[in-house]
Amino acid sequence: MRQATILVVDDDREIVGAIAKLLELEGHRVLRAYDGLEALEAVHGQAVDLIVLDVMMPRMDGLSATLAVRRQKNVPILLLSAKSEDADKIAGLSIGADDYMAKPYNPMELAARVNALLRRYLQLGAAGAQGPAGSRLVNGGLVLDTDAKTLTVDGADVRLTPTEYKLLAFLMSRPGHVFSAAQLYERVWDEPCYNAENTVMVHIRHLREKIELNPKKPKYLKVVWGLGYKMENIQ
Amino acid sequence: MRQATILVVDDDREIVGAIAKLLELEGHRVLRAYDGLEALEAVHGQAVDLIVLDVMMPRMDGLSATLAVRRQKNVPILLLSAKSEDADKIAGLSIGADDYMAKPYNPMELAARVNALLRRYLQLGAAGAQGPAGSRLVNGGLVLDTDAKTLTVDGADVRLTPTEYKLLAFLMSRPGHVFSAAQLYERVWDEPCYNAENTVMVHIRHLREKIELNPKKPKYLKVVWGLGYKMENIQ
DNA sequence: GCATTTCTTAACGTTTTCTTAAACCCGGGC
DNA sequence: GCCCGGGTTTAAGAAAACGTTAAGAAATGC
Repeated sequence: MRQATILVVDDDREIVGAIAKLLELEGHRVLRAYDGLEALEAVHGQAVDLIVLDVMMPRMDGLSATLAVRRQKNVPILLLSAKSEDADKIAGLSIGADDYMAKPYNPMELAARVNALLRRYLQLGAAGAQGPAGSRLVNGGLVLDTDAKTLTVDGADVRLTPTEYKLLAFLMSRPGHVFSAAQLYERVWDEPCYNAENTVMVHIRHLREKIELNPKKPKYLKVVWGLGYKMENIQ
Repeated sequence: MRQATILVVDDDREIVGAIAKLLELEGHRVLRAYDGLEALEAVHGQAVDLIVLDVMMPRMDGLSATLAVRRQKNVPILLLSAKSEDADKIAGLSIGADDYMAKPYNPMELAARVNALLRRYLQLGAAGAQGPAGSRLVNGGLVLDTDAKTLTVDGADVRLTPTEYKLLAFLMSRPGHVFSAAQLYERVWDEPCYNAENTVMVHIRHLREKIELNPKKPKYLKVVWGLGYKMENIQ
């Protein structure tokens, strides 16, 4: 299964840490949040494939968060709760959650359920649903719609080739993070990089040509001398 | 939620009867089978939206049945088992089941989980799942009547073959969204795509022949090179 | 059981995109 | 200011993806 981005939300930082470690071992990328509002923020603008959400949290509880997230995105939600009352499970599943586990949970079962949810969600097209907001990555004037696979730069449509699209989508999903050419090759092409750094650079250049006003002085796609490339995080 | 067809499989006829009654109260249509082989037969012949499957059965057990069904169809599967061992749950979920409940189960929770699975499966676009409300899909000059299964292009009737109809209905239900040939195959044919991309392309071409003024320069059914096809969203 | 329609498969042509390699340029240390 | 290890640019050949056609297989209807 391809790597997925999973948001883990619980007010207990230890629990978040434990679940994060577990899911990272499964090969996923994990984002963390410590209450419902933070979760909502994290979901906004970012590509999240699944949310593991505790029901009991301060500020905004898990059920309210489920409803709020559903209004924006169609991402699968797995609820966690200390309560094993059937009524709670039924309530959670009824308002839009995809699965419900009672604490204490078996970590392996949690991983298995997460994988089962991801399997279906990703395989069914990862975005089959026209979620209210659609799946879009935003950074400065760049808007990448991952449903329609289209890019607009300051509102103007820009045509990308498949490799350019995948490369840009990857960089935009991790703004600010620096990747070496070899890392980019392995993540985007999904095969070991054997002297293919230059290939990546050529695509970087093509991308700059398309998204930068002045490709010589890039505003988005910056080089970090000796280390790699990054998508500059523009508020 | 629209009425769904659910296959309930258990060697204990009483249990099948009880679950069937429960799900019928929820407004679903229920098919019954009493072992894995019967289940396979039922799935083969009919359109099934979800399967509730007992793990312990004669002739062919639930896990084998899960594997066998998955080889043909992509329908969600909820496993039921007398064993509450975590290892069994994990095994079930790993081989392709979507959910797992241990007996004795709370009937209301079973119903809630069934509904949660159906919600996502149907909404993510099980082939041919068209809401009764919007019985016509309109896009530009295309009008697809999902009740009568008829298409008009700029007012003129156009005959579609069954496969063409399903493919077009799927694409029109998500205008603007790009799907790869493999995704289209899996969602329209509802079976794993094994080198069947070309089949999809041929049907795409036939559709273009029927709905496009100039099939070489399609206005509706566009290709996004390297990524897939989409139904262009005409205001 | 036969006739008709529809689907699948495979081969080939066309278009687009990717990769490669070589030349060039720039930043920073000396 | 010169040198060197990157980084950038260019262009052309190779590869991949799509389009088209046709024929045989399968399903359907009579």
